[in-house]
Amino acid sequence: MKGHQVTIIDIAKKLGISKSTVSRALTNNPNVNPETRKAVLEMAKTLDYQPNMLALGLIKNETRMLGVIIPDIQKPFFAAIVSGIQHAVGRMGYRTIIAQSDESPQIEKENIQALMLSRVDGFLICHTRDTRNFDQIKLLYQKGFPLVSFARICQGLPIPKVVEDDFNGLYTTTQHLIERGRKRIALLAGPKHLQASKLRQQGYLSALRQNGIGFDNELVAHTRFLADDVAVAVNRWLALAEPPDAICTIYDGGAVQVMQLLKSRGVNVPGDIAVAGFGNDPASGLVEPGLTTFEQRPYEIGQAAGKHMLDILKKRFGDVPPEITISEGRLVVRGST
Amino acid sequence: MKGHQVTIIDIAKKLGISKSTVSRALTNNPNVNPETRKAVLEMAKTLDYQPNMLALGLIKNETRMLGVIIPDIQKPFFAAIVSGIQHAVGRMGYRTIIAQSDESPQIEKENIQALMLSRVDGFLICHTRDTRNFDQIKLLYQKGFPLVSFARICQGLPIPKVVEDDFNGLYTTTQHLIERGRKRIALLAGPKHLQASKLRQQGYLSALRQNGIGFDNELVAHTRFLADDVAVAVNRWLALAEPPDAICTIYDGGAVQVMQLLKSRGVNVPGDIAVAGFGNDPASGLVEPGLTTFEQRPYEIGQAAGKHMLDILKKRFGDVPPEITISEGRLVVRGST
DNA sequence: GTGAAAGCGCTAACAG
DNA sequence: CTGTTAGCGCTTTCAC
Repeated sequence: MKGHQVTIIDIAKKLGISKSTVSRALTNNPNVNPETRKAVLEMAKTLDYQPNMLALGLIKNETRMLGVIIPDIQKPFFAAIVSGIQHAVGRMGYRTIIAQSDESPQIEKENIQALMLSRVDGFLICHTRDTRNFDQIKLLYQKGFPLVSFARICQGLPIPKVVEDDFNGLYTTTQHLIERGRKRIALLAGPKHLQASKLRQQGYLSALRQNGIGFDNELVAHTRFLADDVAVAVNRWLALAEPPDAICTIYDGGAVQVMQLLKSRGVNVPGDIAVAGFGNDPASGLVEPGLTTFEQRPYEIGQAAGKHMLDILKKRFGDVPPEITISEGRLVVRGST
Repeated sequence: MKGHQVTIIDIAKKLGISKSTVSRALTNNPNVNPETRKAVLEMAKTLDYQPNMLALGLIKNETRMLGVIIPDIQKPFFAAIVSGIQHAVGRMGYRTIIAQSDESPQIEKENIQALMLSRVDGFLICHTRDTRNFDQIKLLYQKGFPLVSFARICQGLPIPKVVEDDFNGLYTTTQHLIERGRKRIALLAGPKHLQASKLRQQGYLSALRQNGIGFDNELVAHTRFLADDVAVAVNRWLALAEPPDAICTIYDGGAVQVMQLLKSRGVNVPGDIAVAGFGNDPASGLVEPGLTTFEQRPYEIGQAAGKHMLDILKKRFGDVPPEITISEGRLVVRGST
């Protein structure tokens, strides 16, 4: 059982002084006799005094805790982001409470609610793939909570955002495939309403257009990032009269699955069909052939998000421009193309 | 800016009653007029009242926050454990504060210190690979903090522990290699002082002994789980007059590196040398040939740890047997053997 | 320099 | 059933 915790009153009693003086000594208040301070500090050490952050938080109305809302910590992408956030805000003494939504908008909502009650000092949020209703985060905004949105961002709110290099990523990758002589390039996209998916698709379309390649609606498939969706898409494409000679995807996980499916069908990669991904997940370097992919640096995304949060926290009463930070990437060419 | 937060006093004033009554109404205390309660609840909703957990925590001396100390959230193993913990304790309304030590005993110590100040209700701890001094966690124990140790456990403290199937894992794997006709089986181990590494090595030795295979000290290499250590070990083994015909490792990451090194040297896997891992990390299914490995279920380890924590938290004044839970595993045979 | 008192938001006796 | 009082641990006026 957690026994009685040492308080400033204990120190005060032992020293025969008032708790105010102890408080002053402990908080480096100048109005305190050096001798007294010395005695207090010593006694604090002797008694192993630990300040009670709850009491402090109650007074200052802050917890030095930040809420981090993510879909799934087991995805390397989010794990790296979390790591970046922690390292960025940890320097300033902020702790992070991680809450996973498991891609459920409902759980996301509950998590935000719960962390709001816990009085976190701010939120760093990445929405689920299915979040369409942003009332919850708008409520946070109205209440004045410091907010940063990343990866799957909430538009229309004047808050800092950090996103991946969506448009450029697919533009560059598609361009690369075209340079490799591919003519019928399929796209494995994400949910239609997701901004990141939209932008990546635009990058893909833009590259096609610039190279005078006609757009074939048959060659675009929307997924919810689920394995089943990928299988359906690949089957459909392979059954086409004129199947694709390349498949680019907006996420590495999908690309890896595509490669496995093609392999099991006896389709040669990249001989028959080239495959490209997005993200440079750890998996992309392990599969064979290695996956050509547009590298993202999720750790840096996390750091950028963390820094934005610190900015807001610092100048609480100042203006923080709701700038959107795009984390640059680069094409990593491997055997799959 | 976060404006004035609504308190029970605001509700009380609006309704012209005392704050005690409001408190009672809100906490489902039976001693309150149903009509009054209704009015309070309505007003609370109207004003969008949010209870202040800090004030509550101050009184009850609890935060419903748990500290989770891990080396690195970017390792799939730890990410899965964290996920398991969160899902287990989340049901009971506990939140988790994740702190990464980055494998630094010093940072581990600081993290524990910081979370202690934040008054978390308990700790779930996995030490760094280099932690040898357990004073910090012993101090926590003395102070009466609910404690659960997992994966890299702290021995000698009567607290619940959850570990992987260390001995069996390497015993089974080694046995499997012997059945495949391998005679000179090398072992890529971890730091000598790590209990998990010791047990796995014992499993390896036990299998050799039972099959009448002599132990060759040359064939055992200790690493700090670093890539450089692995390279040194592999080089040494390949330079041997009689090189190994199999390499088993106590962690998948090492096995994957071994495979890559062997491949780059033109050594055939499993033709010349078979390779086996431990953990069944996502990577083990992606490399080629697929890595034979002893599956662990880190998510379940996390769940078990979380449940132990809830047990302690529940019967704070009762006895919680410091049982050690071994999360069972099984051999997953793939192409590498 | 130091002590007494008020108060952060809330619950929990204690009186009615 | 409800209001008053005290107090969780601490900081911060306000006196002296």
